[in-house]
Amino acid sequence: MKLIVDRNEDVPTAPSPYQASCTTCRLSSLCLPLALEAAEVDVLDRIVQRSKPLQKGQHLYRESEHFQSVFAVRSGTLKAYRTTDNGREQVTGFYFPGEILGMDGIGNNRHASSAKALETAAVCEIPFTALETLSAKMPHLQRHFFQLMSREIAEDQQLITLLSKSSADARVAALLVSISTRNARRKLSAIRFRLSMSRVDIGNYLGLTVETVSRVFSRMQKLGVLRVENKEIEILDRDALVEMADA
Amino acid sequence: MKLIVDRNEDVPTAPSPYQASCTTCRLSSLCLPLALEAAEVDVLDRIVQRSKPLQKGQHLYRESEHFQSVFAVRSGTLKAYRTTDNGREQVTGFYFPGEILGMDGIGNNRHASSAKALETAAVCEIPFTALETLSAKMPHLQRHFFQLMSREIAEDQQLITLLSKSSADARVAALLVSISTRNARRKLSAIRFRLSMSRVDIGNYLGLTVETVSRVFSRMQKLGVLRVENKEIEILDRDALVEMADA
DNA sequence: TTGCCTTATTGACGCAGGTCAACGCCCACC
DNA sequence: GGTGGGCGTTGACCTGCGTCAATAAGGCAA
Repeated sequence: MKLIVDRNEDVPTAPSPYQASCTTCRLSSLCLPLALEAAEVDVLDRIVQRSKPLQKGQHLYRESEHFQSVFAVRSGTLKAYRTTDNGREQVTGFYFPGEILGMDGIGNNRHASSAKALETAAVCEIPFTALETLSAKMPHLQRHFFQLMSREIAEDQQLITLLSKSSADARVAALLVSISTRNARRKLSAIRFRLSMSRVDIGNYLGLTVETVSRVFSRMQKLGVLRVENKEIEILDRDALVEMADA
Repeated sequence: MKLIVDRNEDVPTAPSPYQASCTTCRLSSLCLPLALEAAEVDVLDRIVQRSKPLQKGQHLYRESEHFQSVFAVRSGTLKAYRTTDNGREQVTGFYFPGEILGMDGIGNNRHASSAKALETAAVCEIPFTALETLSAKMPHLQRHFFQLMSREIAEDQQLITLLSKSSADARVAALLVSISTRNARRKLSAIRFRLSMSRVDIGNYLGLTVETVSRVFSRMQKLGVLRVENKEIEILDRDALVEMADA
């Protein structure tokens, strides 16, 4: 079910040992190349850097580090989080293949959050100044990147809405529906998947304690909405879940 | 204390009856022109549209309307809010003079939220396609707009962090500190100001009920941190307030 | 396999903040 | 300048989720 990362470091002709190009990437329809012509993708391809996969727990970047690049997830999952003044950790997002992270660092040239791999994960690095230069030349790319940032804003607002009033049940339901939808975009099962994040991370993201998350899972299982087996989730009644998500 | 809007509609030589230009605007150091050369500001100026002020309660745009422009606040305050599937309203932000709103609509060409004036407010309209065209030609402008969007993301994440765990006291304190800081940027008093939004709006924004907001104000007053008189706020102990904000 | 450590589940209990209700105070509009 | 309606405050009570604690279940190393 998980994407396989090409680890063959000895291919001599490839521009990078880890992935041939954006052109052949099966995620190109979700990722930055989305709105580009074939020729444009080639140009973009030349600025993208692919490096060796991150191991579980490894950081892609850390809060307040100098910002240089945004990143596209190629495989695996990452979480973004910030540390509050009083030392608490707050998960601000989970990033799946085809999604872009790091855009919160553009604002003042420092990363506003840290990003850590939740499992082995491969990413493409897109140096931002190169992206800017290219954007000025390629209106499609500029527009697309504006759109990506805008959507990040809209999604954050959705999370704000969720955190502001919704019950624990609604929060968990909304997260599951979101993961399910994003899986579908990648042609993966929308009803059966493995949660790459821990209960702690889920709770932290949703503003709940681990115990509450656990109880919600149990309750939903009892109601026949979910089947939960450790990290494996099966959605038995998606309509009910969607219903719960905005309750 | 509030900025005065020029309502003289009979000035014949001005390009718009409401404001001469970005060049003479006293907010230009906070707003879009921030990073631009004088000549560039003139070019920007030509795409900016100024129209008659909004009355209190009037909408600037509504959720899911076709997106065409972003807006800069010239005077007054606006609130942005979205309506959830179950009909609840969620305030996602307050916008003061010099701040840009509407960027959440770029993502899919529809406004992701509604914007309403909390008091008489004047705005500059910046048609987005024109801004895109200009951005491609003016690297400073492109960069600045990327930065503005990125900061919006980072601020939303800060709100997420606040809503996720903080106590009622911390939330209210954080909002007051934020308003105070933004006032200072505009060279207004950081310790004495009038809240343009109602307690309901504050509560909604912070994920609290009106009653709780009211109680927090009373408590802070009793502690000597604030002086509250209806909408007038005086911060008596800013350090204590900052302290409370991340507790 | 065994043992250790991290992660998850479940129960009992307490509390911050929500809910409901009553009341007072602006202020806008006759 | 009186009056009505919205907005804000305060009190009493209730509840959903956090806290604390005990136990179970994986996962990984040796």
